[in-house]
Amino acid sequence: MQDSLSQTFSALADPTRRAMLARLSKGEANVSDLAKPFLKNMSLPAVTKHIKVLEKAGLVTKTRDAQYRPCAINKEAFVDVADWMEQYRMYWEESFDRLEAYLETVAPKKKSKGRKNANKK
Amino acid sequence: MQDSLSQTFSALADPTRRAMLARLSKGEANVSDLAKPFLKNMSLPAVTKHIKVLEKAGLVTKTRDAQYRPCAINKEAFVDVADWMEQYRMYWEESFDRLEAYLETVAPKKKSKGRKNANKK
DNA sequence: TGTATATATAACCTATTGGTTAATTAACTA
DNA sequence: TAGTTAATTAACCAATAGGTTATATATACA
Repeated sequence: MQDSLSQTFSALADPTRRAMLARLSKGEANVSDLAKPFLKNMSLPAVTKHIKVLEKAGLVTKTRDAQYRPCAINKEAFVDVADWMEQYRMYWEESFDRLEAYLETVAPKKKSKGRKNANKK
Repeated sequence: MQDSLSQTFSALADPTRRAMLARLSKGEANVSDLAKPFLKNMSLPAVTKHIKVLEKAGLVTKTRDAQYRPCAINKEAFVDVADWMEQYRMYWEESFDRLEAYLETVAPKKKSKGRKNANKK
């Protein structure tokens, strides 16, 4: 069994799965909603498998509503990736400038509230 | 052939390779330096392969110095990952608070300079 | 020149990934 | 109750990933 961060990165290493996440970032969607853009290129069971990979990686949660399976983004795994990325900030600090600008517009001069589990292993 | 972001994520989906990046984030290292912590568990050719994966993913560059091959982190791929992550910021905005604190300490109230190639595809 | 060191390549093996089709389960609906 | 829709499971397959050992290639050095 892989460690959880490896599982997350490997779930992200597929354009179909990233497209599904992009769709989910615009709101909940059930399996056939998620499948729709891909059914020209792949079967429904293939879609089911992709969703299962996202679930196991902690990127997506799936619930039940009658015969439907509404899916949503699960923030946990994103936090893990963002935390890992922190140590390489110096390597993407050009985009850091953009972020800084964003921060100024959205929450000018607000003080940090810290973050729970910031150092969890 | 995979798209470049998929290649990068899949390079990151391995703890050995992430450990190598962590080592490189502390400074240049040649192949045998990078190999050292792993030689109890794997052969040198295995290490060579891991480094090649990191190279192809754009996360590492390798140069020549006599019979040595000094490796260094290559920021390009990190920027791509950070850019991709942007669209999911709302899902990791707890760590965002930490970042905000960091920004205040490192570059208080500095204005953005923007970033080259911010929207490259 | 010959030997040691650093690294890469080749050939091979096994497990995993990403897909398929066919069959199954579950829930709604006429 | 029978049929339809939503989703999953099973069995299979080819390609890729991650490892191995053995061999080859550079470069330095005595």
